Amino acid sequence: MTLSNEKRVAGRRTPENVAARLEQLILDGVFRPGQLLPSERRLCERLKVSRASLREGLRILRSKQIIDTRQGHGSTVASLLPMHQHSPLMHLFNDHPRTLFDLLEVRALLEGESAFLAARRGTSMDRVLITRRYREMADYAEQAEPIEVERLARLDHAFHLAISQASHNPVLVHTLQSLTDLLLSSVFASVKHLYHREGPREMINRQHARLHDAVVAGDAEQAKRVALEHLTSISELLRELEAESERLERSAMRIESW
Amino acid sequence: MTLSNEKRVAGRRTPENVAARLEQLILDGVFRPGQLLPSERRLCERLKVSRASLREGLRILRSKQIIDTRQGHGSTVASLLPMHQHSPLMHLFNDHPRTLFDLLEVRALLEGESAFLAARRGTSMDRVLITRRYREMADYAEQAEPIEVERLARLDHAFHLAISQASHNPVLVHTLQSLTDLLLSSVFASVKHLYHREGPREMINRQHARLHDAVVAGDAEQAKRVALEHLTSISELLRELEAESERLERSAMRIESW
DNA sequence: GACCAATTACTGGTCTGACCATTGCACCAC
DNA sequence: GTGGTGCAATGGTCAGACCAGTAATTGGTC
Repeated sequence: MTLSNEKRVAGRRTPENVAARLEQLILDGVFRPGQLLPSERRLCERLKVSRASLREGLRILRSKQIIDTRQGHGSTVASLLPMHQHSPLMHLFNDHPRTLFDLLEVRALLEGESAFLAARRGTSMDRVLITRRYREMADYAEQAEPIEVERLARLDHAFHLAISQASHNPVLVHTLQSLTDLLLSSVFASVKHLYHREGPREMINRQHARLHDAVVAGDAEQAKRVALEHLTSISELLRELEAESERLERSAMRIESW
Repeated sequence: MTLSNEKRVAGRRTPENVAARLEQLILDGVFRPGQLLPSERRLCERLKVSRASLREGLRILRSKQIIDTRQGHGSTVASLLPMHQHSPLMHLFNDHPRTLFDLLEVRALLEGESAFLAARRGTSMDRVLITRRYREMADYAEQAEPIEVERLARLDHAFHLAISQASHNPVLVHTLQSLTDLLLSSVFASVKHLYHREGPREMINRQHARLHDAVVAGDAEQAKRVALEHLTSISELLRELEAESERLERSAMRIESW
C-alpha cells in the first residue's frame, strides 16, 4: 500500500503528464520539428491513456505553441520550438550566438536611459539604496579571496536593479529585468569567467564606482555615458572570450583528429 | 450586428467557443472575480455542449490564468483578471494608468534606436520593404472615407515593424514587438480615437512620411530624431485624450448624482 | 455544549465507445 | 493528363459511466 502510493511520473495518467511526456519526446528528438505526430488513437495506446486525457494534453502543447493541429490531418511539431515559453527568443541563441551581442546592444540602450533617469529623478531614498547596494557589492569584491562568483553576480545584479528602480519607470525596470534574465540564462558560464579574471574584474569595479558616483551626484549625462561604456566593455570582453574559446576548440579538434 | 454575432457564436460547439463565451460572461460581470463558477455538469446544460468539450474550454481559460480549478471543489474566477496573460505587467495598467506613459517612454527609446540602426544598417532590400509598407499605409490613409481603423492600425504596425527589422537586431525587434502588443491590448480603444480624428491623423501621417524619408535616405540621426518626436506627440495626444475623458466622466457623474 | 469521526452528497478527473466532419489519396471515367 | 468519386484515416464531439477528492452534515462520545 505504501509503495503503491508512490507517484511514479511515468505512471500518472493526467493531461499535464501526457503533455510533459510528449514534450520530452520532442526534446529528445524522437519527434522532430515539422514532423507529423502519430494519430491520437495511436498515442492513446502508446501512452496508456484515454483519448479524452490525451486530447487535453495535446491542447496544453497547442497552447504552448509546441504543436499545430488540423482536423482530418493530424498534429505536427512546430518548427520553432520555444525552449522556455518565457522567452520566444531563446531559440535564437542556439542558432546564432551573434544574437548575444544584439542583446547587449539593446541592454546598453536601456541601461543607459535607466542611469540617466535615475540620476535625474531619483529621490534621496533611492540614492541611499543605490549606495547601500554599491557598498555591499564593492565590499565583497574587495574582500580576501576566494570570491564566490555566484554571490558577486547577485550583488552586481542588485546594484543595477536599484539604479533602474530609481528611474521610477516600472516598464523600464521590467524590460531590463527580462533581458538580464535572458542574458544570464544563456551565458551565465561566460559571465562567470569574466568575474574569475583579475583584469576584467577590476575594470568592472572601476566602472561601477563611476556609475554610482554619477547617479548619486545627479549627473544624468555622465551616468548615461558611464553606463554605456560599462556595457560596451562587457560586450568586448565577451567577444574576446568567445574568440579565445574558439581557438581552444580548434586546437582540441586538431588533437582529436589525430 | 451584435445579435447575428451572438447567434453565430452561440451556435458553434467548440472548446474555443466555450472559452470565449465564458470569458465574455466573466467580462460582463455575470461571474465575478473570486466567485465559484457553476459545476461542470451545470455548465454543460447551460452552454449546450458535452462535458469533454466544456472541459477543454475550461482548460483554455486555465492556461490563460482566468480561472483556477480544484478537484472536488470547483472552478473559481481568478481575482486578478489578466486581460492578456502575455505580460505580468498588465495589472499595472489597471492600478496605475500612469504606467501607460512609462511604456511610451521606453518605446520611444527603442523606436528611436531602431530607426537609427535601420538608417545605418538597412540593406537596399530593407529599404524597398520599408517603402512598400509605407506606401500601403499612406495610400490607405489617403483614400476616400470611411477608413477602417483596425486596418489602418495594422498597416501602421507593419510599417514600424519593417523599420525595426531593418535594424538587424532580433532582440530589438522582439522587445519592441512585446511592448507594442502590450500597448495595443491596453489602450486600443484610445488609439482608435486617435485615428478617428482628422487633426491627429494628419500629424501622424506627416511624421510617418518624414520617418520614412530619413530611414531610406540613411540619415540615422534624423531618423532617430523623427521617431522620438513621433512617439512624443502620440504620448501628448493620449494625455489630452485622457484629460478629456476625465472631464466627460465628471460631467456624467454630475448628471447621475441628480 | 464541545469535540471528533463517519457519512454523504456534492465537486472535478478519467475512461469507454460511439458517431460526425474534414482531409488526402487511390481509383476510375473522360 | 484531368477531373471527379469513394474510401479510409484523421481530428472533433458526444453520452454515460466510474474514480477521486472536498466539505458540510450527521451522529456519537466525552
